[in-house]
Amino acid sequence: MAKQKNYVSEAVMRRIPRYYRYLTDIEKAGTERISSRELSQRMRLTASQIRQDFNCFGGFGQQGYGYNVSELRQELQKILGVNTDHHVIVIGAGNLGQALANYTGFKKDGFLVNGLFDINPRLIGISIRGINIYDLDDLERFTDQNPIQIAAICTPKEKAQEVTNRVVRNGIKGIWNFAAVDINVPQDVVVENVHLSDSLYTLSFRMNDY
Amino acid sequence: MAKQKNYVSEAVMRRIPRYYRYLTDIEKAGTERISSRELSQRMRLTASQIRQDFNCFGGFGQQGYGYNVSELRQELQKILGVNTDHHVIVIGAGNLGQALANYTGFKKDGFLVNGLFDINPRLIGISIRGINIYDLDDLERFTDQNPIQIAAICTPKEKAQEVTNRVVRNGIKGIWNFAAVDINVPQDVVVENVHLSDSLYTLSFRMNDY
DNA sequence: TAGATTGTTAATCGATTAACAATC
DNA sequence: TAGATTGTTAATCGATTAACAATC
Repeated sequence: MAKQKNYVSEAVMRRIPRYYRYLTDIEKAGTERISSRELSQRMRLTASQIRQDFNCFGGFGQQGYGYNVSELRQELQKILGVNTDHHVIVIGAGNLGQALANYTGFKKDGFLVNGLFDINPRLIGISIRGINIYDLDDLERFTDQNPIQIAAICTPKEKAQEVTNRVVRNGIKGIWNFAAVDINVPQDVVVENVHLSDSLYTLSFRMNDY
Repeated sequence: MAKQKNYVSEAVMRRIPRYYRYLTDIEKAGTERISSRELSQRMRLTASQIRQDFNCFGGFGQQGYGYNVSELRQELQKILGVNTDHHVIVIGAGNLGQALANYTGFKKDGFLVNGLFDINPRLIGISIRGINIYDLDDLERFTDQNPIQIAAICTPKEKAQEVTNRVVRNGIKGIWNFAAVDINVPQDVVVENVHLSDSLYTLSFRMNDY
């Protein structure tokens, strides 16, 4: 039933993961179908917006019935591309890098950490949950020999652009950037930023007064 | 020179930390003044938008001159509320919680982690960079005896709402939520979400095709 | 003064909401 | 069939961009 794909705005895109999260929960709770109105009440959106959002990707619903939860969840899963595995390397094996490698939650969504990289000789050679920490010098060799799609950048901000350039040169198309800088990449590479300090600033700002 | 405060939209608010970050860098590099046009080129925004954004808070610039970098940076610092210290507790001393406690970068912005809390007997009693891990049962006592403004929620998602309720009951007004759920709080409490899985989904989505 | 650049108003663009015919 | 709810078009609202008078 899915029709033609429309342009997906930034605003819509940012809501998709949240829809997916809710629908996963709802399905687990055993609910078979849901209307845009019911979903809107749970998620504190308008029903109109939900229908508009879903219709960017084609009609998943049925008049008079609503949406089949399981079917819709699977559609969103496909749209997000989390129906297949992604292979990830983490560059920078400090606290944050190790935390990402340790976090088992990503695995169930198919994000598999295949290796960590660092320049600290004390870290090189050890392993975290069975994931080895390699010498950063081996980065190119590793990415040549293993099919890696995503690099998580957990280096100090001074090194972020440089290591990004290196992995991009070796064909990686997705950068998950935790360094507090905006990094530049070619058009065909995607950067998703997690600026923790920006997030804290925002929290502080909103606690402040405005 | 700062005029009346205007309403600050979500969109504007999300850009302020980035302005602050850039101006900090520019000041460090020794630049004394900058025009909206120069800044727009660096940040890939329009000069118009930058001027509109700053004018939500009053006029910081001077016709024919531009903006004084140091002054503007300080204004943004005040607006963000990061000119004073914030006391933080981290609930959930797993990988992520420990990484946050370990991360020294927050300290320089005045975000001071005063304690970690967990239910795991193996963790309770040890300390991370001089920050103790306490029994979650001691949460109320601790927040009564220490002036804490922010709680970082790093528990499994099933426990997130519950521990949030507990800290909110004890007067904490800022929640930095790392659990993959949307939590509910009273109107006077601020929640800032860091949904890492949503962020990964978004990355995957954009690598996919759209 | 002349040149530069702001602060601010007006125009445009895009996103959200409302409304309703189509249809299950 | 009657009731419910979608998909989609139109109306509204808000955010971004353009333009320019004010002024340093």
